[in-house]
Amino acid sequence: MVVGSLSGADTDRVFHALADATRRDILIRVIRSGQSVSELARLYPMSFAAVQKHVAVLERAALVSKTRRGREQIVNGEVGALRRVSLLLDAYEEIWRQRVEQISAILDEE
Amino acid sequence: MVVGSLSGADTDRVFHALADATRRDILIRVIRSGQSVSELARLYPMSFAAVQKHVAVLERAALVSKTRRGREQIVNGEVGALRRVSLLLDAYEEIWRQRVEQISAILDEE
DNA sequence: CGAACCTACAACCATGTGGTTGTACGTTAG
DNA sequence: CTAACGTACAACCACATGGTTGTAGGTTCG
Repeated sequence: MVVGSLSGADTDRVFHALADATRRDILIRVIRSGQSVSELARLYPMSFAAVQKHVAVLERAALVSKTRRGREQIVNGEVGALRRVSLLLDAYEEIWRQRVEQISAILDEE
Repeated sequence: MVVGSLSGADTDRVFHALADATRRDILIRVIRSGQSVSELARLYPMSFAAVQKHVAVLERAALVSKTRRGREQIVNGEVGALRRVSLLLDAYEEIWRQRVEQISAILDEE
């Protein structure tokens, strides 16, 4: 069963994108305020190309988008995908809540 | 900066564990109701050992726990880790909200 | 124009991941 | 006790991932 509006593969991409500290850091920064790829690249102890790849992973997961500004490519946070996975996790918690409720009901019957 | 009570490596493990459709399915099932590893293994088109590995990934992420019941090992959902990553995502959305707010304030000044 | 800058992308390498099979061991049922 | 079941784990394989360097193209500045 698919929960919410995310296909399985989309969900895979979003969680995979979030499963790396550098990518989470990039995401927080660009959510706070859009930044160019080279601005981001200066922040981390790795090559420009490596940061470029991290941005590409976030982009494939629809967690960020890029827009040209002159010769720079500005990376911006996309809060929609974030909200969808957040709702997915809430759904998991809801299932848990139902389980606890059901167990309580059974205990009450006894 | 660390958000919430998760270290970076813990967060990596949780998101990585969630970045696979089989593992998410296992998680939903054991949250709904605890199941043995072999019960779970029967559900998926892969070997017992493969399912065992998926459970191990979920366990390392503290998303499930195992308890012996006779010769079976019962896998149960641990909703705590789930709640922590959910709060982390909420924090990201909050940063976004602040950004939007700040932009609105600047527009109001003009 | 020419130089510097920002980006894109290919090729390559080490390591991790997801799957397999096989073996071994504890536990329960008959 | 013996057989069957449930689990654990090692060894192995194909492929993805995260990093590197190098090359090339578009854009801005002097």
